[in-house]
Amino acid sequence: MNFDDKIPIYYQIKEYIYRQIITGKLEPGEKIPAVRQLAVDLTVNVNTIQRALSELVTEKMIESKRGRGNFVTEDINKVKELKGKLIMEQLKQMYDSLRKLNVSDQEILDYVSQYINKQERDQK
Amino acid sequence: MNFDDKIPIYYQIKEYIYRQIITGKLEPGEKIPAVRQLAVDLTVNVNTIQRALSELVTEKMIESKRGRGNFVTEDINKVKELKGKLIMEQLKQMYDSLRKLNVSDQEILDYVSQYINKQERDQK
DNA sequence: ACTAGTGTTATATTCGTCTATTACACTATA
DNA sequence: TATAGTGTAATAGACGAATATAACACTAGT
Repeated sequence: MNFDDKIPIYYQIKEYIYRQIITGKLEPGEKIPAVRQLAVDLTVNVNTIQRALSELVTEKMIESKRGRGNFVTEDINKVKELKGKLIMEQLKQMYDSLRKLNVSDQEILDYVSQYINKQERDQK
Repeated sequence: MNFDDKIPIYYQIKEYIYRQIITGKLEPGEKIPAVRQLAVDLTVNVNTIQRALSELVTEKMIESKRGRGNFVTEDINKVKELKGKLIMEQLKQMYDSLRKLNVSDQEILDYVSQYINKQERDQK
């Protein structure tokens, strides 16, 4: 994993797990890799993994079963809500940042449209 | 100022100054408020201001004149480049984040369009 | 009952950020 | 030339994040 050194690692791991759940790489009820395994995979300390997971437990995105493992919530609505929330956060951040740079609504839309066209061109 | 506790304050101050320059609140060649004044205004320590400004000096976005103050670069192209760079960073971050959530290019465009329409409605 | 696999907790250490404080260096001007 | 205003630098302390390491608690399967 490529971590941004401006943001706490445990927080970025949280977002990583969010993505796994939202994209279905981890399905509802599925067992999450063991904390020691995650620590190896992400090359961080077990305590750092634990810090991330414990917050996910608090949010009830995962359930922790001592001796057995951590499991993704069965609550499908919760997953959908999370996805919507994360999308909105991204939109808001982009929008607010550009507005603070005096970019108009129309310009923002144009920039995004151009950016996406470029991505599609570069893809092939 | 409202600082995000997940990101170093000195870094957020850097971005704050960027915005002042880009939006023309600080014009090319203009003197930046004194470090002690900035410290009071932003309610942070002088050293934290200094940390931000010293990076801006390294990037040649500002020029420091001992005993006189800090001054915005006269290089207008540099300012324009900075604005473009910051805009691109925002677009990229939003785009990459949503793509990681399996949101398609078309959906991204729709979301942004809807979001902007909502902002315009809420504005009045 | 043992053991391997799992989550949980705790300690000590290092590191970066931020603060408070003090001191020093330079400039402009009264 | 004295002084107020400016940037610069250094110290010591507090704090959170992350690490290495160890120990503890529970579960499932042999």
